[in-house]
Amino acid sequence: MMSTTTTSQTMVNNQSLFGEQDHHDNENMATEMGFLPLLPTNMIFPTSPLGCNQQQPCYSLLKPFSSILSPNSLASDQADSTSNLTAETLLATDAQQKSGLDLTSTTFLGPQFLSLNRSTISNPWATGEVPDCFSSKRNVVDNHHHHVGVPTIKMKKIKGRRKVREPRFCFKTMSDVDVLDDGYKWRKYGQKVVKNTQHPRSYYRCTQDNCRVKKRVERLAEDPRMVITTYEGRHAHTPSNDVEDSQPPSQLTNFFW
DNA sequence: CGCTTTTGACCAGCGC
DNA sequence: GCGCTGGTCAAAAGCG
Repeated sequence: MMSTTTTSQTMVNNQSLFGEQDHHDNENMATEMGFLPLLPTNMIFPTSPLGCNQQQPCYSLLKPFSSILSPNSLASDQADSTSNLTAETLLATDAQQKSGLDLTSTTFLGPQFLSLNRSTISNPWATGEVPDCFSSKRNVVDNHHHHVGVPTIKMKKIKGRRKVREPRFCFKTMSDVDVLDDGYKWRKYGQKVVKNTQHPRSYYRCTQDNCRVKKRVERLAEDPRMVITTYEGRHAHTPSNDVEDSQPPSQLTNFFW
């Protein structure tokens, strides 16, 4: 049925997003790239296993994340503490591989992970140059390196005319629920058993009229605790849950593009 | 009754 | 061209 609210702690691992870069550089870069956090409103991350130590504050993306969290969602989340949610690998792409970046440890490009189309800087997600996060053909190797970059971008045909690529991004979380509450309403329209995986992939579409955003959810074959979520497209509306409805739309609540 | 989920069929892209 | 695979459709079933 509907998505399930899951939350544990409030922390984002800055280093897992930005590697060795300074926090201020990260924020500046993020601002220049024009990205906002695209993660679900109720998705709050504890310290990632990737490199954020106890002494080092991990706040680079915490500010926007905490800004989009409402007290109501936090309260309900605390009541539902059955899920242990952790952010780990966020994103890696073929483009990055081709450019020679090391994606095997903690090198992740935040702006590509969370980029919006507002920047004049080239955004591979917006142009569709960033590969599909799923495609089993590459996952065997990619999973081994703890990231999920994959080449295939399927282009959609619109009534026999031009094929259009939708911007997309994916991330991996540790959660015991498949569908994380991101504030939007989704309708499941398909499920598929993907080759070399024991867990089916689920396909969801935003229920809002004229909104063509889709997402795919599957569990990692190697580690079923990990959920890989891929969002495709840009919401043309604000989140539709009760919390969001009671508040005026803002830039931060409209974080899914 | 309306909305969501399930699931088999169908279609398109890709590699050989 | 053919087979494989992922993505989508749509009818039926389920649920509140």
